[in-house]
Amino acid sequence: MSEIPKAYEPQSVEDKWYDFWLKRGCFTADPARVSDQRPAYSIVIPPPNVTGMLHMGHVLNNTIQDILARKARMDGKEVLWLPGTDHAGIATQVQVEKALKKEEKKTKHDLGREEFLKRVWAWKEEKGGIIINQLKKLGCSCDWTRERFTMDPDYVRCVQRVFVDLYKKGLIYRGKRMVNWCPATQTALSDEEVEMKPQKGFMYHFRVQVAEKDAATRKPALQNTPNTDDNLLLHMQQKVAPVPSEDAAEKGGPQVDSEGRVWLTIATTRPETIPADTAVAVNPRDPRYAHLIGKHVYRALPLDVPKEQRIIPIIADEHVDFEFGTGVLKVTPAHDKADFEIGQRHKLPIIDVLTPDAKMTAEAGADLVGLDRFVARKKAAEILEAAGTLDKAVPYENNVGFSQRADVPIEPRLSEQWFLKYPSVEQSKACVEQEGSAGLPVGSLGETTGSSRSGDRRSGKMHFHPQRWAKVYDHWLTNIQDWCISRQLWWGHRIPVWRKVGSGDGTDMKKWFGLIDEQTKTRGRQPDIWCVYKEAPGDPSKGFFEVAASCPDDAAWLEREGFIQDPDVLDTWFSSWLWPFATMGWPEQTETLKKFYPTTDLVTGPDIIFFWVARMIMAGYEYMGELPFKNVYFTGIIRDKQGRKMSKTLGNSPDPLELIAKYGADALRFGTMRSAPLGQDVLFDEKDVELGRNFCNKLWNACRFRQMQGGEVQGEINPSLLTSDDKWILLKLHEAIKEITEALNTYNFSTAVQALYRFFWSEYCDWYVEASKAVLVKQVTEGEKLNELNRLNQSGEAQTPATHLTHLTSHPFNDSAARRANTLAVTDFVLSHTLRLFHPFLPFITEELWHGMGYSTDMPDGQGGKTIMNAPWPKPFDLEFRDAYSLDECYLEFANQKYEVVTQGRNLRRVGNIQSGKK
RNA sequence: GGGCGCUUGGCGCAGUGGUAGCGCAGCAGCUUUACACGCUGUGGGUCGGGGGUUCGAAUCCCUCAGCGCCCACCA
Repeated sequence: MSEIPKAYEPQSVEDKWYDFWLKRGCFTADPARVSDQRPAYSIVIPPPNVTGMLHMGHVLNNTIQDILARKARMDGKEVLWLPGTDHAGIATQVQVEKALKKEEKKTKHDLGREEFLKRVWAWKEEKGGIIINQLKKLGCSCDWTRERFTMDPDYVRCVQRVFVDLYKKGLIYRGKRMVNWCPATQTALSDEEVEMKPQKGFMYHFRVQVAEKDAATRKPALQNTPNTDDNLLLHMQQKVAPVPSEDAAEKGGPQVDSEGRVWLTIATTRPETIPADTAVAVNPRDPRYAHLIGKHVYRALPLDVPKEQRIIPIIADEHVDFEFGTGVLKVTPAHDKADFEIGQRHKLPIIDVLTPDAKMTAEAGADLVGLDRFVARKKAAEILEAAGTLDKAVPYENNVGFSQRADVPIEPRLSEQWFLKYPSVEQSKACVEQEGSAGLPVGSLGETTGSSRSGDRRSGKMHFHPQRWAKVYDHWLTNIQDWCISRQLWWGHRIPVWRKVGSGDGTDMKKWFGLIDEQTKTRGRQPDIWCVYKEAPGDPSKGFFEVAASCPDDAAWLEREGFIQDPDVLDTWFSSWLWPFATMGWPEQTETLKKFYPTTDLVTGPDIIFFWVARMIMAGYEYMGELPFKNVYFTGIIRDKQGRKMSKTLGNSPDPLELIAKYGADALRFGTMRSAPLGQDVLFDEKDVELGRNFCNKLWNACRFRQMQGGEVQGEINPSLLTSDDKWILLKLHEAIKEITEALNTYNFSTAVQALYRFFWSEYCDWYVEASKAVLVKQVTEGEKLNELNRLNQSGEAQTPATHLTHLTSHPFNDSAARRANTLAVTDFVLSHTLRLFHPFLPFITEELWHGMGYSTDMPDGQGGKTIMNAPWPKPFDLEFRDAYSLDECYLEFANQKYEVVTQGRNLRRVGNIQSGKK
């Protein structure tokens, strides 16, 4: 290493070392090596979308995981970092559909299901490796021999087994419900996939005429209140005021025109759904309208239907807020969740006026049919206006649910879907440590040695970092709703359910149930096939058989016998929620599972706490009987420097690979970590990466300086030859080790990075290296020394910074060869420790320097390794000088006086005279 | 409507009871023999407002304001 370049050139070494690690199997985990002396450490990667590209969020997330994994290896643990990718149902299917349209001007329907799926697989084969390679460029030390994909054949079996099991337990059921429908992708979505966004629109006030002639007569309020349980319950839940405020009572109310007709004014943002209204609702305790309850109105649209056929009732429902709008609500059971429930309560008919792609149906009338919902909205308002029943349209902003994936407003839509009643909810809720609750990982001894890191065994609790997310998690679990798990897509895990029409009382019954029994017996497996008979309403003898089966063999005979498989696929998260154990060989009790489950840490973003984290915990309990991980670290969301979310459309998302090419992977890692405080959002700035590069260069040159001093690696430090400089830097190193170790054990990554930076740059480079030049570089005569001292004393420059120490050399041993060797020994000691402290953060440069410096041989602390990956994590050390020099009295000696180095301000502060010993 | 977070020099952030810090940017210098991806020096902040606890508050408590995020069926 005699002619090392002046600047660090990451491009020339990164691939070399990554190959080196791979060839040596440094990342490979072996359950057989796990023992009491070598405990297991495991982490499963949040699987990125298989066809996705690496973005800054991945960089942050995976750098943290890599730091944890590398640190655990250096701690002597058997580490499994299990990688893989997710099939990402909607995202991938949409991508392929787009490409198909662009390149061949075809839709998926032109190809058919089978052919389309072939295309998606081809797409996956082509693009699937990209993100994996990007992770390798970043230096991720995943065990690539265990890479998994959520649609691997084994994984498919897991998903189906779980489905059948939950089906058997009655937790999975099929139901006709209001779901979130995405008109763009034409599939149902779960509640979590809907994002509320404020939308500008209009509040249309329109009038409807009351059909009854005696409507003008008022009756006292309250008497007509249907005293149903539902209403009472609603009343209690919503804490509705018993009577409207005077303000509300004054306003609005029915209007009587000159001809004696009575009109109600209704406020709505969606006039296009008027043809689907099947009632008008008022609050039962609203005196303005009480006398009208039970009467009827003529629905305003469609106009081409005779008035008499548009009669709908005026009903009373507690859901109506009399303070809002006019206090009259149009009830559209087919197109609004709340209205649907009102409809159920009052047994209202349902009229659907929207097609799956959100265009108006014939039911909406000749004027609207075929129009897109937003076009129809305007048109409906125009029709009302022309008819003279539109009072006003006032600009209005309200929250509208958007499909997260397709970014279009969702439609509440009645459809038949599969739902899951979540399993193991109570256990999952109880296992996460809440803030302020008992059993915090601080022992009575006041020790914090890694206790939060390893999880608190006594309470069997899981820890969230930062802990405040536990509250969010708890709140969601408390108000948990059944999960809509079916998707009307083609790419994904097809629902393993087959159906066949049959009779429930005769031969069919015997035949199918018998056959299934036989299948179960002959194959001697757990009942992973389950059959139910569902009666047709009103006729128990007519219905259908529904079989849930997870074995591929079953699919074959079921289809031979004329059973038809459900066309839908499962929500992507229905496969990812099994990730921690499905990737380890479940349901087989593999060695991997035995040794590495539950995993130690999970690193992910808080945006998928419901999608993924909570569900994994529930699946973990249900199928492993244990929590899937002991700690969850939530990263911040990466934003640009203006605080905006990174997005493709804004074009503010830098390509990590370009940054790596420009600055090096270590620089990117370091810059990202340095700007990512605990659980706070991260404002990304390329300057941070530049800083990372500068830091690597500094490290490079510090080692280069040591190289230029020549000589072999110095193994032994002679305590009796230590100068105050030596003692000072050794103590600072000792402190830094403690601080960094503690910070990493408590997931305070930014604290660790800060400490590394401060120790290495401000303390080691700025002070120790400069001071050591006095011994290593400069040979100064006594006369020169005196002259310099006099000059300094006269000029008042006593508070002189580091570099000038070079000229002074007040050390007593500066001309001694032994002293010089000892300084080199201290330098080697500090550098070899520093490289190891840096390795989790900067894997490439530290490996390069570890070899270049010759530290691959045994180090003074008696431990080493051929790769820095196997070198032990530095421990606070104990040298003789510590008895003589406590931290309090460790100063730099300079010009016969003692100086305390205030490293953060880089100032010298004179604290005493050496000879007098006074402070 | 509920919950959470943030507010410290021009910008981005550390700092949880005891004399305001880091990085970037600025300014003035430096061909000092590891590093200009560097070195030295330097300017710049009444720590969002108000009140309280305390010998002492950026730090604890209360309150107000602004910004952001999450959850929630007000048409």
